Amino acid sequence: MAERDSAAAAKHRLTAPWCFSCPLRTCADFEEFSEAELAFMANFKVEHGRAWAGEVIYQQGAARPRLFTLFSGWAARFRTLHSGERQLLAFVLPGDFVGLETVLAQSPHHSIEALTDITFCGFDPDRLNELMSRPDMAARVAWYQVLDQRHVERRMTAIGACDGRRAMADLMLDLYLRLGRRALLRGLSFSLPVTHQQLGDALGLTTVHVHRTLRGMRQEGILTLKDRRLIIHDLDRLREAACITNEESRARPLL
Amino acid sequence: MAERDSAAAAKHRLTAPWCFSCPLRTCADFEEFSEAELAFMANFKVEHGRAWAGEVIYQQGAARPRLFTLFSGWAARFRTLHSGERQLLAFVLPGDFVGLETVLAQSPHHSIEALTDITFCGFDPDRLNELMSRPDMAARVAWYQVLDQRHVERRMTAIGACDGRRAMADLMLDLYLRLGRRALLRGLSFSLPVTHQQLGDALGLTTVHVHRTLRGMRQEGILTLKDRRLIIHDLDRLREAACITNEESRARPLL
DNA sequence: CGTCCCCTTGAGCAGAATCAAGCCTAGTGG
DNA sequence: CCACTAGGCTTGATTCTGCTCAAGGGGACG
Repeated sequence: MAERDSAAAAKHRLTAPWCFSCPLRTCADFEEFSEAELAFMANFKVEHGRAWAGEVIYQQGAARPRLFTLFSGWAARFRTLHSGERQLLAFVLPGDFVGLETVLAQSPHHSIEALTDITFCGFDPDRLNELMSRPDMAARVAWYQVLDQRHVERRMTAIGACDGRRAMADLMLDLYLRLGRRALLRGLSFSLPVTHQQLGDALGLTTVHVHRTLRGMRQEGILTLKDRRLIIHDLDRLREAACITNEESRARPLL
Repeated sequence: MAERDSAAAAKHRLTAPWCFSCPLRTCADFEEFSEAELAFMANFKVEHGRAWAGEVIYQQGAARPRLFTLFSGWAARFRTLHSGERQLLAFVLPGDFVGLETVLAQSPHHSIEALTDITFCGFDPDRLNELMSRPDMAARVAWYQVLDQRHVERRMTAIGACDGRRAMADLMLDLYLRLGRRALLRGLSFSLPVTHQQLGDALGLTTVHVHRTLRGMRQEGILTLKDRRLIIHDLDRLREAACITNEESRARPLL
């Protein structure tokens, strides 16, 4: 129930080898790993990096490959159009694995930016083929990719087939469920370190409309977003307002 | 330049083993396969199936796994909400590989429907692990997944960050480029066997607005959609109107 | 020949964008 | 310690994109 904080992150950085003791592994959301698999991942890991809020980890079109699992904090994956518009593709939460595209393609089609100060487990991009040579790990990567794709398709459906209110409700419910599976909730409330601008970029709305939508839901007694923290007052009504309610069943891999 | 037609499909069905002679492999778009890889895929294949326009190949939430590469015709991948709205996630074109999710997850998060009569190479879902045990094939699957995800994210960006006109232009350009890489164009024109309703579901617009958007672009001399066929009059202006212009560089795998 | 589906068009309406301005808070520098 | 600034939130007024409702036309098929 307690939120992961910088103290936990600091503790983690002093423990070696990290992968074995990674506190994220204790979350029910993640698949079990065998000793051998853990040993492999520990060896695959090359850094425990950190970045500050606002920092761009890698950029759409840039060359340098980068492969990591977010350990603490929030990040965002987004695309920028030449005309200046920006579409936020996904919020990256602790436990999310990012950057496969940067290794397999010459250059990624999206950028990643830290929304808060973050720490992450960096892997060696040059050794990805070793990872993919192990059938067990290749299967995990494939499953992870399927989950990731599902998630993007869920968000796309919310944007394309629903109005702003429903899309907003769906995003909030989505975040609530994802954070819950990672034990990052405090009851019905969680830290949402995101500006209205960024929410708008995620939903295809303007900041003005994001505000009005949130105000509407607050007045209806569904939820409140205040001081970078979301409080859900009525989970049932939120579920009702969202366009998608069913969730994942199988655990996801933690790489 | 010539379009693939039912005659080619019929001829293909009589040739054995199919995979070696698959006419799709001649397209520049697809990665080279070694003899050994081809032999493996030929063995992996279990049927050369067909379905009629309107048929649902598999359904969101259904259990039966299904793994195939579309050989001829068009299909669509979509999600349906309980409230009835439908979001078209992608148009499936010849050469596209579909159904990994149906094998890895208990049930898929989307449905697939044939938009025209189609034929496809069906693979044995129970033997997917054999495929993933081969590092070469696992890498191809991962690369394919990355491309697929990119594609969905491109469409999502068009829907979320652009107005109807730009989203429409982007979709048409996208189809033009994808079909071109598979040699399914006739100059600046191609078969687009899709209703306004389906275009609307893909773009998050109503049929009425799809029509007005297309009429606008016709009057501007950019393109004409008539009798299930799209004719591009001015590719440069279409590119200008679309939100994304850069394309894939590396070849995609054909499974 | 009727029916169904799809395309087409018009009129009116609503959700969301734009424009513009005021407020609050945190951070900066004098 | 206070003045100044900048970024983000809040609100109102106005405009416009895209939706809803409604109706007519054309082609395919039984």
